[in-house]
Formats: sequence, structure tokens, C-alpha cells
Amino acid sequence: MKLSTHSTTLRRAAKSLFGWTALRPHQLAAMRAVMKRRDALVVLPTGAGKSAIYQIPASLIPGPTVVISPLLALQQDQIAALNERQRPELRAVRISSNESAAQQSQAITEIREGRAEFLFITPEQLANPDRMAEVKSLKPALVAIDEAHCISAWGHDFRPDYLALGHLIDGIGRPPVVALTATASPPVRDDIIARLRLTEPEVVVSGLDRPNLFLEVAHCPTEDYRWRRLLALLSDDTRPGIIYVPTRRSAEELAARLSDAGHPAQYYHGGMASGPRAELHEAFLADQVPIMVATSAFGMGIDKPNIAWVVHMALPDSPDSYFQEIGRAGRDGAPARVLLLWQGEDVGLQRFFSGGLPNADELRDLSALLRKKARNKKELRELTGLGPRKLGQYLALLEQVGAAEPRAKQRIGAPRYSPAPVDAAAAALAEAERQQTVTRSRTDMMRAFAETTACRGQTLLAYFGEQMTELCGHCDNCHAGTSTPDDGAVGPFPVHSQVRHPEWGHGLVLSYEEDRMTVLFDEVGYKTLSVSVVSEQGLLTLD
DNA sequence: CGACCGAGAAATAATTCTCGGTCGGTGCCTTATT
Repeated sequence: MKLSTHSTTLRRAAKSLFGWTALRPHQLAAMRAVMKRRDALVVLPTGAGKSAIYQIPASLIPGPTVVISPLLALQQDQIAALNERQRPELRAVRISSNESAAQQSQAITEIREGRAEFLFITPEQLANPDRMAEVKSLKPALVAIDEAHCISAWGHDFRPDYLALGHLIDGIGRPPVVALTATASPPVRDDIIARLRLTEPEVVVSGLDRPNLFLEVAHCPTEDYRWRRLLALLSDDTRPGIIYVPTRRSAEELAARLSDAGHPAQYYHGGMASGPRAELHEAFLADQVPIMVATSAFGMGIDKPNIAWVVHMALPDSPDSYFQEIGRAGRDGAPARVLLLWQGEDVGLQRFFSGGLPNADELRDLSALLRKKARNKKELRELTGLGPRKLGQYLALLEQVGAAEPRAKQRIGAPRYSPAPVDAAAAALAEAERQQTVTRSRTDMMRAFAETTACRGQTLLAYFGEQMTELCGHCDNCHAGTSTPDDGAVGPFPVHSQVRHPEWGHGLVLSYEEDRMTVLFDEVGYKTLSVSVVSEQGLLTLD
């Protein structure tokens, strides 16, 4: 009775606010969870109406909604889209370094007086205790975490405040949380749920297969071959597309080379000034840039329906990134091509990006310092001589092993009964090694995807924990006839069974391919095992 | 880890090889100058 009431209310609101005559089953399931004030994790492809999942319930629930979104440019687009509708129940404001103090206090006033519903903000803003108290005083009724995979992808080193989001949500009064993303493999989902400290969340996952994308991979023994494969695609398809390259320099060089060869191209990377960067972004969306050569900086928030192809000029760091990047093609449902041009040497750069291990002595000294007195990051930088990046990484690690905790006034101290500095350093180092192993196992899986002769659709979805019983029919291997159906039960353990390995511990069976099986272990990441060895030696047991 | 660059050596005169050093992605934020 109550459930159907919610469904009817939600449908009415969707009609009134967005002009939609129907809601998709997954949208409705997630919205109902939000209406019941349950935590939720939503994994749906972009273009599946993900934002509406928090926006429609937010318009119905009394009290404002805090939207945590990672990029200021993305926030700006989202706010513009909401305010264009000119509905008070959808009005959005934000607080960021882009607003003056006067604009910031005006935004707070609008929310407090009920004239605006959505407050857009970054984790970094919330990490400021004064700001946190101010947001708490607004009594938010809901928190939406947009691009929630950033918690896992960035939290560990790049943007450490992402890791602290669980604390930050506690600090604003712990309203119900809905986390949304287009891509999250099983360990990323677990990470999001653990970091945000979601309580029995409703998990909605769907539609990862993208039948209109033709998946193609070519091993390129030489640079010249890579170049010729790219030109072949460009002469076939004159619709707009994106070329992903691994470095800023290669983005600039390739764009120049393509333009010289009669394929006008622009480049985009994180080292550019923000003005031209924003202009290029807009120009691409407005169909004024046919070819964009870019690093991974280009992507989040690119909601352009007619991207007809995506080329990777090197192996991405993980299937997670790959899936995210190819997912930008063919949102209009028209046939689109995605082509991966790779070499074994590409792995070297990804190993570099997976980072060096921390120094145990530096960790020990930092831990000892925290036990003496709580200090802010600036003091810690001066006392230890560590750079901001490294310090952030070390503090995140120490926090994970119970040797550091955030305190009032931006200070960080050691918890009561925290481990001795030597032990804390050893535990933090072990944690860093575990993270690095898992990160590198993702690169291994990316390489395995590139090398497989099996169905690529099945291989990719198996990585994300979804079993496809039929061949995808939209990849080069299916086309060439080398794909063999994954019947799912060829091995000793069914797909998705929980297993235990004497050395690697607990794992989840993801897929079988000929005599190999892929298992995702909590401690060591993705591993490919020989089915016959597993059977003969009894390597795995049900867990 | 591997690509790339410049310096200097090897070999015999203009090119090829080796060695050592450097660099490589993603973005909030703040604060001090124009």
C-alpha cells in the first residue's frame, strides 16, 4: 500500500517536473528506496536518467539535499540544467572556491529559507569544520554522492578528502545517502559502501552491456601500425569522436599530426589553463570539434549523445577506466565503434602511475609525531618535510590502520590506544602494498582483456561481476568467430561462488574461459588460475 | 617501468652505439601578485 503510494507520487512528480510519462524499473526501485529513507548505491550507465533518481525524491522529501559532486565544471552544468526548469522545488545553489563570501552566504540563506532545494558542494569544502557546521545547521534530509566511484579511484592518494566522506556525512547529521555512478566493479562497490558507511543499502545495478558499441582491439607492434589503424578509422567515420592518449605531451603531438594529415583535431588535458579548457569542452559539445585528443582529464560530465567512436592509443590502467571511457560513445543509441590500439610496453607507464611504496621510517616518524600532539597539515608538512601529496597519502594510510584520526580545527591526532609507531608504520606499509597489488591486478585484467580471443562483451561484464550467458555479438572476436560461449558451469565452482585459497584468502569466482578461471580476491585482487590445476590440487574450497 | 634526450665514445669521418639523467595522470583548495 505504502509502496504503491510512493510509486504513484514519484510518477506524478516525474511527469510534472521533467515531463516524463514513465519511469524505468531500476529508476523506480532506487527512488523508492530513497523515499523510504534507505541508503542506496546505484550503478547505471550514463544517459539512464541517473540524476533524476535523487532529484525527484528530493523534490518530494521535506528538507534540502546536499549534492557532493567532484568537479566544479560538472557542478555548474548540473546546476544550470536544474535552474533552467524554473521550478522552486528544483532550485540549486552551490558553495565553492568560485563563489565570493557574499555569494556563499546568500546560497546558505536561500537553502535555509526554503527557496532552494539543492546545495552542491565538494568534499574539500565539507572538510572545513566551520563549513560542516554550517551545512549541518541546514538539517539536510538527503545526501547524493555523484560519480561515487571517485571515492575508490581518487580517495587513496589523489583527493584524500574523498576517503573521509563517511566522517563528513556524520558531521552534517547523517541523513540518508544515495551514491550514484556509471561504473563500479564489485570491489569498488564494496569500497563505496564501506567508506560512506552505508547501512544495509539498496543496491541497484543494471544494463552494463551496450549492444550498439562495437568493441575492437588491435595489438600494435609498431607506432606506425598504430597510426595507420587510427587513420583507417578516421577515414571510415567522419562523425565526432574522442582519442584517449596516456600523456599530455602525446595529446598535443597527436592533435598536431592529425591536423597536418587533414583531420582537424584539438587536444585537451589537465595542464591547460581553465579558460581555454572550458571553451574547448563547450565547443566539443556544440559539434565544433570533430576530433578530441585527450588524457583521462576529458570525460566526466561529457553528456554528448552523438559521440560515434572512442579510440585508445594505449592500454588504460584498468577495465574500470576503459569501461568509463568507451561508455561515452553511442549514447544516442546509434552504432558506435570503440577501438583499443595497444602494445605490451604501455603497461610500464601504468606501473609508474600505480605509485611507489611509502617509506617505513617516514611513516614511523609521522605516527610518533601524531601521538605527541594533534596538528594541522601545514605544521605536519613543516615538521616532516613531506610534500602535500605524500603527507595526504601517509595520513590516509595511518588512519586506515587506526594510528590517525581527524580532530577539531583541521587537526589530525592519534586515537587513544593507537598502535606503537613502528607497528603503525608496518601495518600502513602492508596496507599500501595491498592497494598497489590490487591496482596492478586491474592492469593485468586490462591486458588480459586486450589479449583474449573470447567474446569481449562477456569478458568485460564478467569483470564487473555480471554473467552474460549469450555471446555479445558486437565485438571483433564474435565477428571473427573465435568466441566460444561461456556456459558458466564448466568449472568446479559456479560463477559468483565465494571461495578460499590457502595463500590468497577469500575470493569471488567471476568467469571461466577455456582452462582458465578468473577469481577476484579481497587481498590480492584479480587472479587468473588454471582450472585443471585448481581441480587436481584442490586449491580452492567453498567459503 | 620505459621512452626520450643529450653527451660522449667507438669507429674511422658521418654515422651508430651506450650511458645516465629526467619525466610521466586525474583536481579540489589557498594565497599572493598583477
